[in-house]
Amino acid sequence: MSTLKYTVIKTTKRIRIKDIAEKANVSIGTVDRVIHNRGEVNAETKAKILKILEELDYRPNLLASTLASKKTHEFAVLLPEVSNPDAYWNKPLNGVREAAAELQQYGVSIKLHQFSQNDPASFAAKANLIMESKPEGVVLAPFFFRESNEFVEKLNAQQIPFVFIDSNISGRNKLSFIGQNSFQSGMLAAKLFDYSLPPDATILIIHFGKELDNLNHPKQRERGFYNYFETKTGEAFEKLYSFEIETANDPRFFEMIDKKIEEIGGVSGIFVTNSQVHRIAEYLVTRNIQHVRLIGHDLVRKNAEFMRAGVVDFLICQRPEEQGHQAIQTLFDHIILKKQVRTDNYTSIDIVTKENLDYYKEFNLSNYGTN
Amino acid sequence: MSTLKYTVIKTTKRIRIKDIAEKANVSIGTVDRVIHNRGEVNAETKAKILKILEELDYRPNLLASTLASKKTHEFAVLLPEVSNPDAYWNKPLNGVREAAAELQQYGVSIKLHQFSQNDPASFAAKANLIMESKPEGVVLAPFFFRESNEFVEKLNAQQIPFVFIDSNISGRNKLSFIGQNSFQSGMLAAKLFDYSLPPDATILIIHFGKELDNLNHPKQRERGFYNYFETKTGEAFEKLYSFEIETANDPRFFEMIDKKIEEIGGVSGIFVTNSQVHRIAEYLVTRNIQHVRLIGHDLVRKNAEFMRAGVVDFLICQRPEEQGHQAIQTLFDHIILKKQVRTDNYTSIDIVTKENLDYYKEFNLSNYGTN
DNA sequence: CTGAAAGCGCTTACAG
DNA sequence: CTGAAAGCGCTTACAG
Repeated sequence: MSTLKYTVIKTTKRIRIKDIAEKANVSIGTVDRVIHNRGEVNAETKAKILKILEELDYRPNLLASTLASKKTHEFAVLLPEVSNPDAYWNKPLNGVREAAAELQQYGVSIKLHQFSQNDPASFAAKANLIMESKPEGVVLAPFFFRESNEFVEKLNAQQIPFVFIDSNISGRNKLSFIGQNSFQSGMLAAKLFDYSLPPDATILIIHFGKELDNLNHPKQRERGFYNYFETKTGEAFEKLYSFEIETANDPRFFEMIDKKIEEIGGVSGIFVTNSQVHRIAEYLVTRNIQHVRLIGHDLVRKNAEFMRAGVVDFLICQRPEEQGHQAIQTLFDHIILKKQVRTDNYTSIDIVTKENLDYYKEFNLSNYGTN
Repeated sequence: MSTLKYTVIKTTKRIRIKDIAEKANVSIGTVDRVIHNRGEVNAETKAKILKILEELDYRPNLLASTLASKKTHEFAVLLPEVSNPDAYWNKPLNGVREAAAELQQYGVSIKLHQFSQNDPASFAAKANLIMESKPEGVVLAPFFFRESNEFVEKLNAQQIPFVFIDSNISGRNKLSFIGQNSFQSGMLAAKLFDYSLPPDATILIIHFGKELDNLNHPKQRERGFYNYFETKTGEAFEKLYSFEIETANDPRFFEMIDKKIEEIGGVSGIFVTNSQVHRIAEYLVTRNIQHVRLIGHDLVRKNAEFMRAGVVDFLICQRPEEQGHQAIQTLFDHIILKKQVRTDNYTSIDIVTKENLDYYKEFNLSNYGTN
C-alpha cells in the first residue's frame, strides 16, 4: 500500500530548440540552421550549438516538425500486377497499404506502379515512369534480372535509396532487402519430408514457371532441399527427382505428371517450390491418388482450401504482408527519421498446417464484437 | 513515357476544424466543443455542426491535437517478474517496451508493475497500487484466477478498460484478449508426433508446475493433444500417458522420470506442455537417450540451444513480443484514437525447427552494416 | 550571418 | 452559449 514500486517505461524530458537557443544565446532560427545543416552560420556559433545539442541529447519533436513543414514525401513502389484478390502479390501490397495508412499523417504519399509478370518491357517502362517522378525512395521486387539492374543503376546515379522486396540482388548498393531465405526454406521442406516419410521414400520436386535462374526462389529452395539430404548422415538417402513445368495451363498438364510419376516408379511425396502447389493438389484429387505427402509454399486461398481438405500437408510461408509493411517502414526510418536500418531482413519461415492455419493473419476474418 | 499510370495509395484531402467552422458560420471553439462533446452548445448549432462533420468525414489531426494538448496518458502493465534476461516473460515485456517507445510522442507513459509467480499476494498488492494510480488503461496477465478476478472487478467499477495478455478469463467485460489458442497448439503438437512417429508409438506428456487448472495453457494444450488423436480415424491410436512434475528443481527429478518411463515401457516421443522442455532435453542428454522425438513450447534461449544440438525437435511458439506490443497498441487505439478494437486476438501458432530457428526475431542478432 | 514573425491544426483557459 | 487569443515545437520565408 505504501511502498510504491514500479518502473516507468520511457520517461520524456523533452529538450526543445528553444532550450538550446537560450543556452547558446542565439535565436531558434540559428539553432534550426545548424540542426538542418543549411549553412549560413558562423563557424564558432555553429560549433557551440552543436556541442550543446550533443550534451543535452536533443531529439526533434516529430509531431511538431511534420506539422509545421507542409513537406510531403513521395515513395514509389514497383510490384507485379495482381489479377485477382487471392493472388499472392496482393499480400505484400496489403502490407504496403497498411504502412501507407500509418505514415500518411507524416506526409508520406505512396505511388504504386505495377508490371506484368510476363513482360519485362512493362517492368522497364514502369521503372522509367518512376525515375521521371523523382521519388524520395523506392521499393521494388526485382523480378527481371536485367531490367532490375538497369533500374537500380539509375536509382544509384540519382542517389535515390531503394529497398528490394521478395528477392534480392547482391552488390547493388541497396538500402535493404526484405524477404525469405529460400535456401533455408528448402532445407525445412526437406526436413518435413524426412520426418514424415520412411527413409527410402521417393520424392518429386516440381517447379512451375519458365526460365528459372538461380536468383529465383524455386531454384534456391531446391538447392536447400538437396542440401538437407546431402548433409544428413547415418541413414539411407531418399530418392529425389526434379521436374520443371512451364505452365499449369498446358492442357496436357495432368498427362505430363502421370508420365513423370510412372517414369520414376511412383511417389511418396511431392514438393512444389512455389505457391502453385494447389495445381498438384487438384491433380491428386482428380486422379484419386491418396497418401502422397504434399508440401508447397504460401498461404493463398486455394492452397488453404486444399489444406483444409487434407490434400496439402504443409505450406511454408514468408509473411508477405510484413514484407510490404516493413519495406515502406524502412524507407521512412532512413529518409525521415534518419535512423540506421538493417541491410538484410529475413522474414520468418512459417510452417503452416491444418491445425494452425486459422491463426495466420491472412485468413483471420475480423471478429469485432462483444465479449 | 507519356501515359502515366499509377495508383496513389491513400490521398490526403485534410478537412480542418477551421473548414467546418466556416461552413457552419461559427468559430472553431464551438466546433471543438461539439467534437469533444464538452457541452455548452446550442442544440441547433450542435446538430448543424454534427451534420457537417459527418458529411465532410472530418478526422482530427492527431499530430496537432497531441502537440497542443499537453495531456499525458498513463497506462499500467501487470506482468510476472523476470529473474533473468532469458526468461520467457521478458519477451512480452520487450513488446511492451517497443510500443512504449513508439507511443511516447503521443504522450503515452507506461508504468510497469511486476509480481512474483509464486506469490498471489504480490499480485494483489500490485493490483492495489495500480488502482491507486488511476491509470487510463491496464494490461495484465491474469496469472492467478482469484486475484485476477478481484482486480478486474475493481477496474470495471472504475470503468478502466483492460486487456488480458497470455491467458484469458471469459465473461469479465475485458476490452481485449491477446494470446495463443492453447487447445489448437496442443492439436498441432499431436499432429507433429503423428506425422513423425509410427502409429503405435508411446508418447509421454509432461506438465511442469503445480495446481494446474483448466485456465492454464498446459491443461488446454493437453486437451487439444488428446483431441487430435481421439478424432483421428482409420488408423491405430498411439499410446498416450500424462505425467505432472511439480518442479524441476526437485533433486529426485531425473529418477522420477526414469521411473515413469520404465513404468510405461519406454517412450518414442515426449511432449512438454510449456517452455520447460529444456529440462527434459537435459535429462535425455544426461541419460544418453537418443531417438526420442521431443516437442515443447516457446523459444527461450535454452530451448534454442537444445534445438540446435538436435535434442529438441519442434518448438511451438506464440509470438510473445507481438502480444506485449499489441496489448498496448489496443489500449491506445481504444482510448486515444477511439477506434473499434478486436475482442479476441489469437497470435500465430509457429512451428520452429532447427532450420527456421534463426528466422524468428527473438534470436536475430542485429546485422547493421554495409551492403 | 542572424533574428523576428507567421503559420501548421489543434487545445485550453478566458472574457463576454 | 460563443468567440478571440495564446500556445504546443517546429519550419519557412523575410528583413536586416
